[in-house]
Amino acid sequence: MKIVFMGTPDFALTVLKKLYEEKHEIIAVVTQTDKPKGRGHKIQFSPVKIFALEKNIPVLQPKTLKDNEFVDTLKSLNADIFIVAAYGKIIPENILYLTKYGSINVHASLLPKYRGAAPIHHAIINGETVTGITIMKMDKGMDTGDIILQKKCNISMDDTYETLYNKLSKLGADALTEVINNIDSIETKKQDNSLATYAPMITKDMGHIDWHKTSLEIANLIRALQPGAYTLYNDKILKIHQVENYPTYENAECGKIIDMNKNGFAIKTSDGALAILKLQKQGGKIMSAADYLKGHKLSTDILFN
RNA sequence: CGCGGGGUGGAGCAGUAUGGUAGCUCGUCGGGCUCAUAACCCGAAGGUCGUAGGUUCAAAUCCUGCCUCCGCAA
Repeated sequence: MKIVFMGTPDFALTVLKKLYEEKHEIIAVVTQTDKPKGRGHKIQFSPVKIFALEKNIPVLQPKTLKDNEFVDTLKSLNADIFIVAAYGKIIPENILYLTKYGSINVHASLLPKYRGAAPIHHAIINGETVTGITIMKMDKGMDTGDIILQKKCNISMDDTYETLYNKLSKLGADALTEVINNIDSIETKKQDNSLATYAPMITKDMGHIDWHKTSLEIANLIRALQPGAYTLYNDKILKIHQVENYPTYENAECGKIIDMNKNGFAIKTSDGALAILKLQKQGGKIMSAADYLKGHKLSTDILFN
């Protein structure tokens, strides 16, 4: 079967690799255009592009999918199916149905829950204990297509965005392989739109910790966004990488240090406190709270906000 | 040429505008106190101050290049 793969980041790469290893015929890869990225604004290729170049798979990087010329190119490839995984752009309807089998998407949630750009983040933020991946036939809506196969995955308290991302990308790759290998006998079922929830893109300010929330909510936010959750100390960003519940009956203002010793310190939340285990100041490396305290004087007067 | 912050004994930091004894907290080692200790007291070891040049009587500190770590933005 001739596959055109559309995807961009590591999540897509994991899926693509699996297809490649399973000896599927990948006739082309579509990935986002090269953009200046990272410090210094150097041009960086997407993980998918790097892999494709390595394996001599043709790479297409259209600026827009609405371009007729690009559509013609796609047609001329004569693919049997399009596989889409975290491509990063909405794919126009006229492209979705260009092939015999249409377009199939790998999405990192159990649809219809968490439709949208950041399903993994939001599942953790909301304290879900189970999530999964969905393989679906794409239609014009955002993650609204008919479901072909779903696989569940537990979220443990130790899971962070990164660990869950890795698990789900592997699970997604496996599920997709299963679907492709049985492509002629798949059955689909419609999504129940009344149960749909949305997982919008993560923005910077979502990582700003509100100490007036509960310890659990804050801990979930931290592991969901790691390393993006932060608090302000003297108006400077202090990233919080890892915390641990720190039961207390003390009554103090949320965001204040309620306990401190040479091993670390704990910050008051609405229903208890959180011991800070790993943190990072601007321009600095990640370090343990104990290390941080060796060079920084803290006192219970300090308010994090 | 996107913006910015760092690299100082093993760890985390100060010191750099006004060059001139290398400082703090912790760890390590030795000793003491103690029923005991991660507590306390006394003492010790350990640094070519990222690197290469330059200025100077004298550079962690001023100037220039390079390496390297990190935050923002995208």
